[in-house]
Amino acid sequence: MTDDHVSEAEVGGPVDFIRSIVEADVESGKHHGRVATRFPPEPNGYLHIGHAKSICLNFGIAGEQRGICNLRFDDTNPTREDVEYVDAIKEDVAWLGFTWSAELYASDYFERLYQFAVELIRHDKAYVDSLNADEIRAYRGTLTEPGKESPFRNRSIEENLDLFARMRADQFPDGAHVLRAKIDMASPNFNMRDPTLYRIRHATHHRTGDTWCIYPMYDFAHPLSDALEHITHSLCTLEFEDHRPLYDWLVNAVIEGDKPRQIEFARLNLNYTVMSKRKLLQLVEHRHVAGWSDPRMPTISGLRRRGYTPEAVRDFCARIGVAKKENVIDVAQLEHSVREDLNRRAPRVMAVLRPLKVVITNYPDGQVEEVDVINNPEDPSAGTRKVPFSRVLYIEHDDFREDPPKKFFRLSPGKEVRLRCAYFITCTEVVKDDRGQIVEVRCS
RNA sequence: UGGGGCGUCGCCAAGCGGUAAGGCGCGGGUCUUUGGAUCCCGUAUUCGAAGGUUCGAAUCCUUCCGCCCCAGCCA
Repeated sequence: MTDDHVSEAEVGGPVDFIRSIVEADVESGKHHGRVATRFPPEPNGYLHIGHAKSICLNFGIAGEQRGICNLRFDDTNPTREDVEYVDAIKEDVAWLGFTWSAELYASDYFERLYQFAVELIRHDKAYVDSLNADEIRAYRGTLTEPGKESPFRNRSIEENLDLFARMRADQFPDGAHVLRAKIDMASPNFNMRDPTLYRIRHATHHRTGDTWCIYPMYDFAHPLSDALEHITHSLCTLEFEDHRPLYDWLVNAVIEGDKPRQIEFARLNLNYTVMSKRKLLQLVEHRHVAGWSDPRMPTISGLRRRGYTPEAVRDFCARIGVAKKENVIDVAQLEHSVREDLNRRAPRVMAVLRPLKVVITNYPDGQVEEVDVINNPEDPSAGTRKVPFSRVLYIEHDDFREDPPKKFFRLSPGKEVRLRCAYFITCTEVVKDDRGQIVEVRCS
């Protein structure tokens, strides 16, 4: 961790409810006025436009308050994660224009998290359960019925300590035991019905290799990682709202002093756009696309390949706002942001898709003069370029109509029009082939 | 049907007791230097519904309706 303030690109936008909370905390002196956020992706896929919203929010708020924002990989499930993804994620966050205060990994905390778990056991707040997955599910109860306590729930602290140590020491196969928090099997909130904290998973982790065969669950690792990093505001999406009581329970159980606060916001949904990582992974694995960066993908790297700019993506995120209401933003909103940005900075060129020959009858044959054409009318500093003008030119077929409807301001018989950056021309004659197709237009 | 959330214009979104911001989209207009550009104008007598409190409510109270999330040893 460092104390470097995040120096990130501008995000702007209106003050949302999260900003209000953070500002109030800073004013009241909570956390001594410090603000620390984090963007915590699991490296199990590429970042998409939905993540951009979270990135802009986390880095944006930290930047506004001269706080810090860490990039933390939530790499607690080795079976789905890979370094390819961490590299891609770093590249995308950097491309968006943000500089993280520290690059961290939940796996960096495995030893300390293990010690926290031991502490919970010592305080009789966690126990090793030897029920299998199906049994645990059956014991958990239903929406309307409370769960039942596991027969292993009241093992002695000593036995739990021993079992947990042996879980770590690779003395059991996957699934033989799990470590569970001892909370309340009758809680109306499922997350409080003795949630699993650790599971045995004999898998090679992309960073810790085979050092561990037990891995912490998100619910255990996340709040404590936040606390270890002295995060002040832990922003996450709505589906974790039910997890907040557990988040607080864990933090209160083992952390002293300032505690992080979880605040939820609605994730981004875009119409006509697949945003589920699972489905995007399917598209990649089944070769329906050329990879995560395929320009048809809604990933950050896909948008990049399509020509989106970081500024456009940030502008989009600033415009859509942050609230708790489920939303489906119109892609037109995203498109508006790129169009506006590109319109301001993209150099123009001319191309003719369906050429129609134009002959300037009163222009000398063989003469060529070069006219200066503006590269970008929105940006004078973009300069000009030379474009040749001669007796024979080609225009877009659609720009000529022999029988124009009213309000047609392009070329038609007898009409005068100005060629961009060049001369005014008047159509004097239409030349057709045997089939009556217009093949040439003669002008003066 | 247990718990947690959310309902303001087609899509987002301000508003937090004093009489409905803004953006996107859409419609119209302007412009003989690409326009699907720019610029201008328009677009909720009403805030899920019904009651109530109040001089006054989108904002407070009550009831109802609708939508989302939760029963992974995923995050």
